[in-house]
Amino acid sequence: MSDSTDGIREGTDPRIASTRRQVLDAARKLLLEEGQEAVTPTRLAELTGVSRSTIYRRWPDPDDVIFEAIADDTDASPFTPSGDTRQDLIRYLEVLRQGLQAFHTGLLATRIDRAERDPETAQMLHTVAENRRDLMANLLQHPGDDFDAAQALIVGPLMYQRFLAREEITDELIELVVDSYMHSRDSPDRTNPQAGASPDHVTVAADKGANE
Amino acid sequence: MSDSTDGIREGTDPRIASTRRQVLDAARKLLLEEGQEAVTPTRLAELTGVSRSTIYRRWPDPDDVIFEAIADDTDASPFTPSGDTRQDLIRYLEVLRQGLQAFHTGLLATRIDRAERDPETAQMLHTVAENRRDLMANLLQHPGDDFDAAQALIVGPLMYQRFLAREEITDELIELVVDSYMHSRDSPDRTNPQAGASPDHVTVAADKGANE
DNA sequence: ACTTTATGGGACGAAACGTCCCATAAAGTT
DNA sequence: AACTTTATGGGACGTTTCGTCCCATAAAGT
Repeated sequence: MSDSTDGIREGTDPRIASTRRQVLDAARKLLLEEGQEAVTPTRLAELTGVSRSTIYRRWPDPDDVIFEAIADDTDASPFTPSGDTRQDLIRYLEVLRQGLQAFHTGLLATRIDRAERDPETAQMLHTVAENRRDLMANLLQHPGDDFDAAQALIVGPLMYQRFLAREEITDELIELVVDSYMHSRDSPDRTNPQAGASPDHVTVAADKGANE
Repeated sequence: MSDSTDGIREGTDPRIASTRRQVLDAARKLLLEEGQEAVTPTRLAELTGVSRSTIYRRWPDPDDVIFEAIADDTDASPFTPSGDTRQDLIRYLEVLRQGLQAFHTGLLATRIDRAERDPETAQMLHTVAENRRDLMANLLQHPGDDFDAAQALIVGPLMYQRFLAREEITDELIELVVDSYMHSRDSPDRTNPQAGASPDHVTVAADKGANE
């Protein structure tokens, strides 16, 4: 689906970049505030001042505007591991939390939804996940680890909190996630710990707040 | 936004239920296959045979069709805990995996996306998360646990695998998730020397909000 | 100065939108 | 059974948006 700007000599004419930037910025704004169905050539033209003709010419399939709009943000933040893996992971998740609270997170939700029926978006999402995994693998430095699984264990809970529970990602949750992962990594015996032996060693008045 | 069927006597006239079922089924089909922007009165009329007039009359705001379509599926599967918490959790996640692989999971993605800008959808999602949490809390039976955090730790990784990494949820991942959680729960934080004076490593969130 | 080209503006038919009215058939009522 | 109520179906309508086309123009490259 068109490598950004098909058939147009990129980088030469400044008008091209200008138009592209204006339209994609407006598309992102619309995506965040009103959703995919609001991203239409007519509305983009109204918002940007770019004429409808130009938009149709540059993106013959209006869907491509959305794809390029959500494909653009590249959040590749490098990370230098210190000695303390635990602290590194905490820092990693703090940055992730920041990203999940940032404005463009709504775009991630759009991507998730879109990936369900658009293979290209699915591929994009997969690539993003791989990049993040490599970033984290650099921190872990455990050659034997399954980094994909580790990524699921570490990033998953924050995703859940942000998108499903829709509640704040607290410092406590981050530490809990990291410690939980470190524990399971340091003691790899997964043969039936047979819990329930001493259910009382952690107890603080816990209202489960449930009212049915 | 209209509690399902406003202003219409429910349950009396079978035509009402019939129309509603046909339209919402078609809406779900469209949502899964083509996305929200495809769910339009005209297309619903074409798919169902229900006339366009009827659809406009019953859902004056076409957006309500989508809301009701994604609000309908109630996956409340009861769960009876055995003695073995680990096995219970594994079973719980196996059922969840099945749900995440099922056809209607695309609807969950739609909900996540929609919740970003529709408060009612956000509330619905939040409620779903609470119901799942209570379901799981029933299995854990650890009075001191923060079930919200536990839910994030346990469900989050599967969500990540399904929606972000977009890879298969393996048996190994499920066991890894469960064991990771059980480890962190059964052993007080030993990798956390500087956190100090917090003997109960969970139960911090104190369940704000309770209900609304 | 000259050429190339990305854009702007307007026109066009087709399609979908949202609203309205009225006939009809299916349901409930006596 | 006749009668009443009402949810639906089938249009018509003006409006808006869609996607496509052509041509003039201004900005960029030569």
